[in-house]
Amino acid sequence: MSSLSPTTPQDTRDRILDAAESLFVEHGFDGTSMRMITSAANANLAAVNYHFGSKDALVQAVFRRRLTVLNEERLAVLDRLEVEAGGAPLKPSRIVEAFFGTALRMAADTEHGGRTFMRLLARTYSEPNAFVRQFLAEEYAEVMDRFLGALFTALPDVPRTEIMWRFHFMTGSLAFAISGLGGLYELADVSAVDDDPQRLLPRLMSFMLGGLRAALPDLPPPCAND
Amino acid sequence: MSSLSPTTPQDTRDRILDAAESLFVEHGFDGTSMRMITSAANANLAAVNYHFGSKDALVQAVFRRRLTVLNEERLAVLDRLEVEAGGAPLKPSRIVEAFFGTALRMAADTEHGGRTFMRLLARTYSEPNAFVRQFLAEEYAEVMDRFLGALFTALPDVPRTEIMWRFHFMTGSLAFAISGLGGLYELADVSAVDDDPQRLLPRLMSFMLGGLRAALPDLPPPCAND
DNA sequence: GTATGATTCAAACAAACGTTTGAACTGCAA
DNA sequence: TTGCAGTTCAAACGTTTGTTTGAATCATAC
Repeated sequence: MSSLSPTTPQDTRDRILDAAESLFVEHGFDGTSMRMITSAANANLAAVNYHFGSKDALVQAVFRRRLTVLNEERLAVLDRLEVEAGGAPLKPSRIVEAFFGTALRMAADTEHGGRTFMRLLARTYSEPNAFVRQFLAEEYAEVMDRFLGALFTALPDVPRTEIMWRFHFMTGSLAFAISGLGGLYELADVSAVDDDPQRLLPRLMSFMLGGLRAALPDLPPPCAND
Repeated sequence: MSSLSPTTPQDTRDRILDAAESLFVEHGFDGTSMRMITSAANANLAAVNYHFGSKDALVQAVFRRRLTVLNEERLAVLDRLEVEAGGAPLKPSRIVEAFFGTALRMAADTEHGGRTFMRLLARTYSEPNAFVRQFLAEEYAEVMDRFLGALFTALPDVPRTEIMWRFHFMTGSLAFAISGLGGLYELADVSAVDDDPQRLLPRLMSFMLGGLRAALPDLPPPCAND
């Protein structure tokens, strides 16, 4: 049987994907060299180009491996909700939970690499790299369409522009929730702060729903004169 | 008089800072080479090392130039509020406005480079680069201490852990607000969406305050058994 | 004018980058 | 055994990276 390869547990391809995923989180795409990846994966330098073709193709493969699963899961949850509702509009809290809860549950999974990947994804939302942006936009197209549409019908009295902005704000909250408190709270005795992933989702959900349901702002007229 | 230099309007040092700021937003730190910077600034390749010492030192200079101003402004606003209140606890909305409103007003300033810089800053929150993180943590230490402290006394009944998380979530919302809707809303006819910077602050404020004032979540017990 | 300190310049540096190459090695079929 | 894909390997490819150098140029003061 071939399940126990002589040198290392898994396939070279998978070891490269895992190593790249971790290193991208830590050092970014440009800050991670092929030599760092292949030596962390116990593979030869040429292995990346052999299995993936190029570094850019490897980056795409790292994302596709997990992002497809995540977004299919999100759509499946939304499908289920809509079937259960039987044509009636969904509760906004259910929609929000389907989108962001699915992501946060994946981020809480430390065993199958979900945590590492979600950190990478959160960090990549604000990545300037052109072809990564393009790739993410394509991967997200259907999901965004479905979820925004669901929110539009769930909140018919709220202007769609407002819903889109609030969805955008919620995405920012999610990204920071996944990244953790590590960044700027050094002196505030961050070690004493509860960061149990089990409790992160309820915390994030109550914040998001409070923001989503907040009274609409008084907007200044379209063309202010200063 | 020396205000009109022969070759270019401003000082070489400032031209380099401006060029670096813009290029860092677009391509990231590692994706921006010294040659890109110096040619965009109409300066010699050696100019960066002459004026700043190294590329890393240039990155720090780019941040320090504006971040010091931003955080001093934030502290000044908070000082003013506390003097006006005369010892009474501040309204949370005022504290939030002082911190995030100041940032968003700077981000709306397109003439003095505030917009470019705030985009860079928003993008850098989730930057893995080690020495940039360290630098940001030091620059933010006092501001975080003051503002979190103000919120702690303004909301004595809310657990401090909850306040810190919600402040973190708000920071994420701010970062995405500054970055704009450009990323993932391609198909949702993003061109038809109102993104007037004048109206972004009220939008963000109502979302944030809704989230900050939301009912506290039901948290699962500290040590769940699964 | 001439000396002085600050700045700019073209050119080169070693190191690291992503990628390619051709030979060596592997496991399995004939 | 021989043959043949699939995979791994050490070595080198040409570029690009950040940095350094020493001479040239500038502005200012004596």
